[in-house]
Amino acid sequence: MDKKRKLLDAALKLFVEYGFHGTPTSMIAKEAGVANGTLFHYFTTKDELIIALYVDIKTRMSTYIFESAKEQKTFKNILKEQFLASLYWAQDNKLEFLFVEQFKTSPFLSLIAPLEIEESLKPYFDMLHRGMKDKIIKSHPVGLLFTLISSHTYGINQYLITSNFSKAKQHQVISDSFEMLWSMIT
Amino acid sequence: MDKKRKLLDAALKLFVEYGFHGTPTSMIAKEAGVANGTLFHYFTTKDELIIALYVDIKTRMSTYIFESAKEQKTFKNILKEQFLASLYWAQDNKLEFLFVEQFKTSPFLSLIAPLEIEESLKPYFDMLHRGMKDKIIKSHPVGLLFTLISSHTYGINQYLITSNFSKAKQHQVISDSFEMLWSMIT
DNA sequence: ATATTTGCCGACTGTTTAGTCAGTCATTAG
DNA sequence: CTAATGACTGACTAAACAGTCGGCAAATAT
Repeated sequence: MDKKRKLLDAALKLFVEYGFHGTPTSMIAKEAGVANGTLFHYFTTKDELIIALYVDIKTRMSTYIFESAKEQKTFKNILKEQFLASLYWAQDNKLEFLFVEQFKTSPFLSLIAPLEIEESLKPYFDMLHRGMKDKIIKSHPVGLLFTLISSHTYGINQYLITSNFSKAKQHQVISDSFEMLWSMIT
Repeated sequence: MDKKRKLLDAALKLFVEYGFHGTPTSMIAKEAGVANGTLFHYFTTKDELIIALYVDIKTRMSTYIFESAKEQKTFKNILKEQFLASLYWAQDNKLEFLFVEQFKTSPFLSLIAPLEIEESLKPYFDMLHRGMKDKIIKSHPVGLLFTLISSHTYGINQYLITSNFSKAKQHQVISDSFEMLWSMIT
């Protein structure tokens, strides 16, 4: 139906399999079932398509995480819910997770304005600040704390993706790993 | 002098800046100060150069880490020394660190035999097994523990690289973060 | 002295690629 | 009914690319 959506979906799938430069625009158009020129009708360059895809995924993920955690009240519950939501989202959207990881370590990251990145991190930083002011978590630079939580989450995701557990076992791992994370920062 | 070495160094620098496919072989040869054909004299394909570079870096890093930790006796000290060595090595070899991260999230990773990967991980797994049998660290799947330690290390590296601290402050962060890691797994 | 090997060169080529563009067709507006 | 619009097409092109190859100069072997 929506050809722009089809192009983004096709690009996602192919980028994860072959890498950004390993995927010709012609292949993306073919996979999406549209003409070659249509891709350039929606995205003026290949780079713009890559950026658009990244922004699209990031937006969908953030929305999901904040929606999931919004009814939580205590600091621990908010953090836990966000942590769980990140992991469940990534498990249900493996391609998106793998794409974002590839993007973040690629030179394309520099095409995203630092201000935009900072803006998207702000809610998380604010939350950590509150937890620290209320003496719930140890006093550390928030940048450090955030990095540690992110990479912890990333690690669990990587582990779950390569392990292919049952839903129950998956939940067990996620739950355990949150407690490990919690004991690390409190 | 050694043109093969010069090619590997040039490739490393350019890959980190422009990505694998964003770097033409001609640019690598030029940066290395050798002729175009010389690159293909040493590496039959571009892919082979990428793999060779990855293996070269991994070897150098592992050697350094194990050399650093070999005189330690207790489990905690071995782990700590390996953790510190990983971080110091990455800080002194930022390009190498960034390259490996890019490689690991790229489709090139699949060109490395799973057996080879398993082999290189074995020493770490064995060590964690010992720590668990001696009841020093919590009982968890070793794969999970290893992933968590790796991503913790990766996170700190990322933090240090973007922060640009003084040597003293750097040491402080590294030391603190080891204690956080330790409190997480014990 | 001659032959052989080795490390290296750089012009060259067939293929692939991102991006263009002239034009089609269905829908909407006058 | 006619005109205008805009999404969409796919053949096309100029540039860039990985990899080839015939040959050179210096070292080594005979």
